[in-house]
Amino acid sequence: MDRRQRKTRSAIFDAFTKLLSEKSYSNITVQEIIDEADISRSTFYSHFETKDELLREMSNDIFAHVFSDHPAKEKSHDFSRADYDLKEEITHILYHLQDNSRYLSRILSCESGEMFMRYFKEYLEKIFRDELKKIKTDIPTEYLLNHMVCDFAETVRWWMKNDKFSPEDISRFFFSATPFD
Amino acid sequence: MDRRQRKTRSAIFDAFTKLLSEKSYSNITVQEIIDEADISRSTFYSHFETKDELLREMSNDIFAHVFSDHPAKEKSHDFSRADYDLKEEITHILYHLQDNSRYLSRILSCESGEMFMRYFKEYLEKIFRDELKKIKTDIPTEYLLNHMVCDFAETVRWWMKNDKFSPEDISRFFFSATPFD
DNA sequence: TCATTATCAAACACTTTGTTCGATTACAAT
DNA sequence: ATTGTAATCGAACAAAGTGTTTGATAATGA
Repeated sequence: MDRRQRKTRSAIFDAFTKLLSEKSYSNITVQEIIDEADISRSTFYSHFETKDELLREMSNDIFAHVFSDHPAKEKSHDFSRADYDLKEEITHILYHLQDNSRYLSRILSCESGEMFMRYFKEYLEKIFRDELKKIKTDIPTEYLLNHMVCDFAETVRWWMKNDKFSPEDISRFFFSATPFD
Repeated sequence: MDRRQRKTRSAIFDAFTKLLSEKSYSNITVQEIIDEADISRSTFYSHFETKDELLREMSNDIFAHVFSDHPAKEKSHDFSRADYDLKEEITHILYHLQDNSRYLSRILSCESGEMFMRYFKEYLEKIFRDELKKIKTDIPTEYLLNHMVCDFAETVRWWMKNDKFSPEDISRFFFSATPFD
């Protein structure tokens, strides 16, 4: 990738992040991003088609990192110590999220988080779906899945607003308020 | 209130609701609402200052109904049968929500629900905050409160997408996946 | 060195927003 | 039934934002 491209992309990401910390996503205009990044109008549009596209790519960049070394699920079908595995993985993810907290807390704060959360939940669904198969209950699986995903996503969002807790704390909070405990 | 005002207000609400069922909140323009409601531009702005204001008022109208006969919390400080009270109240609210499901399912579906959910959660906080005082735990109260509120709000949202369940079903789902059970 | 290509500035048509105006018409109260 | 009030209308307006196109300039990588 061209050095100029990298610089521009980075300038746009920084500008966007800064703006997200000040106002809600929907109230940010492309014009403001352009001004803040100090680039040309046509340059912005040569990188991203729309503002939504920008958020999507920025989210993917972050999650690609957070979920990068997500352990191969195929191997761990040993249901006996299933619970332990999940807790470990959750804590693991929380550590990665903490690394990105400078970005994340800005993105998730204020009123801007919803779009981002949507992408986040897509990843979480994959993790929780398998886990749910081990639970015996008469509650609909789809309800529980939605419950777990939203629950964890909200926990992270809350964490980013109250960042005085460790990943282990948050993991404990999460599992103590969930039927998986 | 003038009959003309009522008609206009109603036309705007209907138009807005219809549009919300077709596309996301942020992608709906005031112009579209005006066209769909078949009113004059100036008339719209004499009723609502912005699109956000419209959503806020529409949300309040619905919630004023849903939480209308919300039992006086002051009286019921009998902690011994606290759990029973909460379950009763939740089921009660669920019944009211079901009455408004035609509107709600449209508002909450697609990508439009976040704004609405924000107002919803404001109401829910009031209900759950008192309830939480009865719980003994080392988990931060603010975490649990956020957890409960988001949990219930998400449950309702899920319900509106899967409306084949009764209020009693939903109440059971909710309490079976919560530490209040 | 050289071909490539990212950036730039400027201009463009287009949409949306929110306001203002005077004319018209429906309303509620007497 | 009459009358004063006020809601609606339609048209026009400035301001701001969107997304595209242009040709010139300059940085890049090979």
